Amino acid sequence: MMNDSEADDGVALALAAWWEANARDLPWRFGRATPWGILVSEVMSQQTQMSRVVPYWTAWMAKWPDARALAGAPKAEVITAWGRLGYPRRALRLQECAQVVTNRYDDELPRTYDELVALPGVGDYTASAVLSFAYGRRVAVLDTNIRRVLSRVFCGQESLGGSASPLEREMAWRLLPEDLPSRRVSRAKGGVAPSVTWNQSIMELGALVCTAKSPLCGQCPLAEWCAFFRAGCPGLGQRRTRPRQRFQGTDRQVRGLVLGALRELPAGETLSRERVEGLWEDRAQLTSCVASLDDDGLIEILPNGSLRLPQ
DNA sequence: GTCCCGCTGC
DNA sequence: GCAGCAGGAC
Repeated sequence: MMNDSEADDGVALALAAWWEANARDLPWRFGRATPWGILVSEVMSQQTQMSRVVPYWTAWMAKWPDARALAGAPKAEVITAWGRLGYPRRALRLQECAQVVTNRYDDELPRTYDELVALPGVGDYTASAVLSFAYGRRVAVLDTNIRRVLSRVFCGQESLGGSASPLEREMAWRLLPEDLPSRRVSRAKGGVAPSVTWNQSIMELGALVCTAKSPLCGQCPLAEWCAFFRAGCPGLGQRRTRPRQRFQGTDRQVRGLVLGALRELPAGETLSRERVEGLWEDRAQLTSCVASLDDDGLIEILPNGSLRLPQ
């Protein structure tokens, strides 16, 4: 009979082997990106699939390789370059973040959780991910993938809705592999600390194998330890949260229409009031959405009622 | 808890 | 069609 510690070691070893063979070759992985580049990849990946992020990240980093470059870019260009990634407020937060990093930290991303999480657009997940993936620090990273995998493997149930509970955080920290003695770290594969590989592999497993609706348990390296699999996957895919708001007809759709029209315009041109009004039938909703885009700093409303991207 | 985008997979 | 996605701000 294995004790918990031996079982955990087995899980970590199986995961690391699976990672070596199956990790996607994303351009910000394997030491090819700066800490700033890694932060950009994390922000772009918030609520957005990695496969969609790759071309945007590559073009973005070619155009603005560091925080200082992004900090000085025209807002309109930043919004345009964000393209169809979605949640365009992330683009503005990222530029604000770049400005703070440039002005307050002399273009060098800070290395503590408190400083990182205080940056615009950086919350608990992104701060932890940067500490782990960019700086190799031993920190628990909790995103939707990791929460789902840990809950299934070690609790035998689907992770529940809402934000991460103290219990989940405690579990994530407890499972995190210890650092090797410093002298041996550099000899490990790629010089990557075990906790970093752990975080990356669990996340990747959640994205590729232990997916929300149809997990591929047949090819899962953790199946022999998985309490969820052993229990017959009770409540598989059970909704964690209340049904999401529909997209059709929502403010999100209308905002997307307006911003999309502005992005299509030649640089510096404005969208006339008439063309704005042609974008959506419901005048009241349209007006409200234009106002909210203005509040967010994503557009500017000119005195004659036409719109443009912020200068 | 609610609101934010756009795309992919089923 | 519709859920779900490397969340964060409010």
